Amino acid sequence: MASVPVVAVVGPTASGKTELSLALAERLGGEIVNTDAMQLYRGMDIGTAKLPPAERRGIRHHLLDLLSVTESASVAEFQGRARGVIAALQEAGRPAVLVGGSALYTRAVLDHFEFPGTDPDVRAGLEEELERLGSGALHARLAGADPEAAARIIPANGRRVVRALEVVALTGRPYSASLPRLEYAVAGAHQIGVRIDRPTLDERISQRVAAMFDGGFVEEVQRLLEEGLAQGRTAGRAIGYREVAAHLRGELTRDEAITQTAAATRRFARRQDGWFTKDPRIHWVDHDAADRVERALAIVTGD
RNA sequence: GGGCAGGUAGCUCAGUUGGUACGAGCGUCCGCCUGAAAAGUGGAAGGUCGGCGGUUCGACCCCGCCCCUGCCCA
Repeated sequence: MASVPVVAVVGPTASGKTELSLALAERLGGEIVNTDAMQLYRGMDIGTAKLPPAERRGIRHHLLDLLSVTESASVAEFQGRARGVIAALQEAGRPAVLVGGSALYTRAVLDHFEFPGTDPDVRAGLEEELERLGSGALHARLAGADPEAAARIIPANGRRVVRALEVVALTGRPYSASLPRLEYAVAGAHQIGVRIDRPTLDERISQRVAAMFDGGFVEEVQRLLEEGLAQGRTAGRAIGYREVAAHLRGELTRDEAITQTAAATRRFARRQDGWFTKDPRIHWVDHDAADRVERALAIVTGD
């Protein structure tokens, strides 16, 4: 018996994923599961282009608004929650439609990702050392403890060096330091990629950013700053939010904040492309194809 | 019409008493990525040094003329 489909709609930001995912959920009788790291935060609505409840067409959306801006999102925790939601939906015979631009999050849910544990104290100690000694010194230590991982991690990348040392310290085993194979761990998985050319995408990004600022983005950030956004290690660094915060501090003009937000978003879109385009399992559909919903459905149900 | 400053990578600018442009930041392109991932990080491609002549063994740097930009004087 065929398993209940789990469809992930992927692609760069502003490509039109949301619209396609709604149509798919409607046609499949499924529910939406967010896979966007920043939409996990309560109050981060305008700047993350979170779909307002009124526009959700009555379709249930999972995994939105789970964290306060002072908390840190975590792929491993997200993986657990998302798999829980998907399992429950499958149990009920309802398809899950995953949407979001966080490629790592999507893969962590769909593929064979196993996250070694973490420990706040060990982590804090290593980060303090990173600050004090520099990534080169820590990398040298890693070379002694786990030569393989050290060979795969560039010394300048302090973040990865710290995590590798943490894993070795916690598990006593080497850190793999590389992504797992592109193999689904979830039954019934499919990925639909929304394809869009760069000039068009760049134009859409400009328009979206301008619309955000016209739509009260600055006020949203102002409100979140009062809730501690600047202290949020993850949320505080979100594209747009950091630029607007700088604007509110008087470091950027409003126009500079807009320009820089759009530029950062373009850069982000390029990085997203890198993840998606090299995953051969993704079935691509043009963002403006009139029959894109039918095509996507054919991929999911068809054969 | 005259004077001054400037015209060097797609953009903003460094730079050499004349000896193959050490360029930098941003952008672009390509890559890496497992508990912060809208984060973090590596690399590459880009320059007839405004144009034309001259001086010189040799000029982006010197001379002349011209073009362009900005400012000042008239």
